[in-house]
Amino acid sequence: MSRGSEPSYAMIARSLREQILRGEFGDGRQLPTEADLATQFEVSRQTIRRAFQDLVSEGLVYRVPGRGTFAQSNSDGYVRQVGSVDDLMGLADDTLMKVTAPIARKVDLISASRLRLSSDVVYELSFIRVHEDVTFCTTTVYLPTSVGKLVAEVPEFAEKGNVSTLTIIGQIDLKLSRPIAQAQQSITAVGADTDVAAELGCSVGHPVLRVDRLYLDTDGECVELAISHFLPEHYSYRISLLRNG
Amino acid sequence: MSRGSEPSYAMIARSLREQILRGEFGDGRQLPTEADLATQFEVSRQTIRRAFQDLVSEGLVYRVPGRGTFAQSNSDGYVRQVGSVDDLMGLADDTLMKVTAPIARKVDLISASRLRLSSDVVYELSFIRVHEDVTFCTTTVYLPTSVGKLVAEVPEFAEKGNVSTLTIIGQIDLKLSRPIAQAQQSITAVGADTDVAAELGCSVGHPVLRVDRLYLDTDGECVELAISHFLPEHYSYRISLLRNG
DNA sequence: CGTTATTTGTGCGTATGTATT
DNA sequence: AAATACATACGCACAAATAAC
Repeated sequence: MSRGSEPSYAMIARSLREQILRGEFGDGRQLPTEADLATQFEVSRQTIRRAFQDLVSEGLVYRVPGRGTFAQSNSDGYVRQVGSVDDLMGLADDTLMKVTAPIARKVDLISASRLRLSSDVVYELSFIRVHEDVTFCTTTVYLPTSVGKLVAEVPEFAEKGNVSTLTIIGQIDLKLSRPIAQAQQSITAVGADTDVAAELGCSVGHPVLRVDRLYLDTDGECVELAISHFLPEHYSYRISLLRNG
Repeated sequence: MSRGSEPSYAMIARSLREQILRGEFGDGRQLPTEADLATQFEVSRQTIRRAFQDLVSEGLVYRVPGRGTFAQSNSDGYVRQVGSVDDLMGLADDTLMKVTAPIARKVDLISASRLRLSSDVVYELSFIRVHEDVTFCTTTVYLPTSVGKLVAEVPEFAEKGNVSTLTIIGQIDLKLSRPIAQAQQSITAVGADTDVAAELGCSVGHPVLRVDRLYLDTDGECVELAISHFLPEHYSYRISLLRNG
């Protein structure tokens, strides 16, 4: 029935997800019942259940037999499940990036050494990430010369103010001879400095989440170092860990 | 039908999960088809699909229309090594924990609902973690009643000031009938409140890393909620992500 | 205290669509 | 082109938990 591509249950899940993240069920009020939603969306109860299964596994809602369905998100910000390199590359699906400093060749000993380069020349690029008109993240990316030249060919990254839904690492993965195989992350909390505060619209010293990511190809060569600052009011970093037998 | 308590699909998912974690589908060989499993377990194809939905959302298998179902092998090839629950349980190897509030029964609606309890009674326990004479972490742990009673039997957690190298989750794993299988983490940055600042020896408002962990057993039951605050000067959270296929 | 209505959970059957082999 | 295998969607019946009466 209907639809060019997206299944009904996925569309319904997306609709509910957006409402939940907007905080429309924030004060502990419960979501509509399966029967209500089935009537509203004109689908069967089973299709509603399928949509809820995704939301449950994403940790966005919990359900109690006999009582109803309740939103989980206390922090009414932007929440993301990250568990693999592919997840990181898909980060831009529902966010916009806006270039604040176009890609350019720089000399920076610190980032060069973190990229394990023998020279001190890197390519540097800064942008912010926006979700529903809220800037929740600033990122500065450092690239080795060989990779930087490839990225500089992408017009989206060449000029200040450009807007795109791409990810740098996704573009690199397309253009590189060896694929991205690994990412090393380090997460910590810092007070916003003047630059970060200005871009995120918070006060100087405000606690922000700092995430450093180093991407490696299959040979273990560093291809990107990304340093991001997230506004915790609008972003929390979620991971699911499984036990390895 | 049948069975005292566990639904068929959950039993089937558990059975497949164990086989996968034992590596029985490790060499890229595919799992049996829905039809085969339906015959083998004497249930409908829908029930098999329900079991697979859980395994997919756990990231244990991936499915390709027209081809089949495949294990996300963690034995050979590209490992999906997100970090693991065992990593978390080994945290105490080189650190000491010191009880600041012994385990006690409390009424707390918020943590009870996050543990998905129908009652509002939880067991609560607070401690700090010390490494080389530096306090770098405070943690408050919330447990369902059944688990709390087990943990209360451990003398190390029963009195303020007690020092130990144990982890709560390690003790729970020993005493519980079903093992810990999964943990969901949420990481964000906050300013230290007066309690946290006093325990960590930093100023109020100082940026600290807040990590919420929800531990689940093999049935998906919540067994522990731990809320920790880390001093970023002495701790950063590192993860290695590998690419899957 | 039991009864009843509501709401979610489990399980099956069926039909049809789509991707792969 | 045909067979295989997963995906979507609807329908039904009954079970179990909860809440209101």
